[in-house]
Amino acid sequence: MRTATAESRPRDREATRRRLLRAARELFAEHGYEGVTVRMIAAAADANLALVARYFGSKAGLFAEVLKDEPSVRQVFEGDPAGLPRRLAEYAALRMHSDPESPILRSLERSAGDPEIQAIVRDRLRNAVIEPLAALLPGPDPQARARLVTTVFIGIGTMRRLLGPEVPTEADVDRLTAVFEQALR
Amino acid sequence: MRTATAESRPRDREATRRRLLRAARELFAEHGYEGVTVRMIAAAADANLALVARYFGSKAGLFAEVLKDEPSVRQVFEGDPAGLPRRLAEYAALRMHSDPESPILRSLERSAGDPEIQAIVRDRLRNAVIEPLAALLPGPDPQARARLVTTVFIGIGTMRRLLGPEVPTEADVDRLTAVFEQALR
DNA sequence: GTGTCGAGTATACGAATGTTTACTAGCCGG
DNA sequence: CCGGCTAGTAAACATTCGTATACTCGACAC
Repeated sequence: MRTATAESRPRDREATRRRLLRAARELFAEHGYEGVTVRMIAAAADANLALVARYFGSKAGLFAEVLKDEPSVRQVFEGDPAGLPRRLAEYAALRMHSDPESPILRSLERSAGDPEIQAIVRDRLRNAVIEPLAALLPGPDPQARARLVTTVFIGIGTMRRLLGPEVPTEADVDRLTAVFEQALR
Repeated sequence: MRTATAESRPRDREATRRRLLRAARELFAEHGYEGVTVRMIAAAADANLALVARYFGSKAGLFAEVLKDEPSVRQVFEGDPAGLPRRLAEYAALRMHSDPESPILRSLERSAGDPEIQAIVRDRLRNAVIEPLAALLPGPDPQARARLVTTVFIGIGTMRRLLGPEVPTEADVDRLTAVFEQALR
């Protein structure tokens, strides 16, 4: 007895690889690296657990691949620099609420036990978030200010995970906007 | 051959309990709940690993006990309310740098896999940090502003863990002060 | 048709974890 | 001095994890 969805699926290496990648992205975003097992990923992708090792070398390899594919937060950075704090606040509020796209950041905040994973996460955080953001900022010490903004982002994710999602109010967004303005100044 | 420190130590239930508690506090603060094993705690306390279960029921029970004993961050809240942002910033900067006292927060940001642990952490965060802080704040919506401040704190810890400790400059502290002022307004 | 290559599978392995259990030995009251 | 309570110990247990391995079976070339 095979699972219903697995019945007579054409054998397609690339498609299976994509299913694993997709399942891994969602699970890592939800539970963090250590909160996910390769068995969970394989089950969600309706694939055999050995294929993770075959296609990605290891669980860590799959994780790195997920982060590589993840579109950066760059879209938030694009556009009118003056509106950046507001966009950051709205993005963060959305993130606080539901985080439908579940991007890189949510995965970052919880993954750190293994030093190898920590290195992967650190590089990705630097290259995909802090550096692009710092490049946008005029004035002195853009790195430090970019780190500060990222700090708030990370904190929001962790708070959301701890306290549960809360519907952000208009006042929340306004407050966050002010904080980001202050952080970017 | 026993370990050097264990040689001929008087059998003292309370003292051993305290050693375990102390070792657990330091390790949990450093590595988070899931990054610490019962064997690590027992080794650091120079005690037998079975005593954790005997004295605290379980690893989770020990963790809860650690959080219960942990002095709250309340001292930062005491004193002149006008100076609160600055004190928060200095405390956070210290935390960013070395965190010598390693209080509750550092343990919070990483511990969440098990729902039981998550509940323990959530309650403690609410009762020992957010509520006392909110009680200090005049004006509307003190809860939301207290959460925002806590968010920055949590984020700082995670960033520190990911990017490594960095020596905070005067400008960093000034910037943080401004951010906290904004968040508390 | 049939042989071969590779996608997919089932199972096992070794390590690590929290917890339990049966045991040992030190101290204290009598 | 000695008997019993108990702190402390050693070993094992059951699970779970990531990974490795030996296998099956379907599709395409010839």
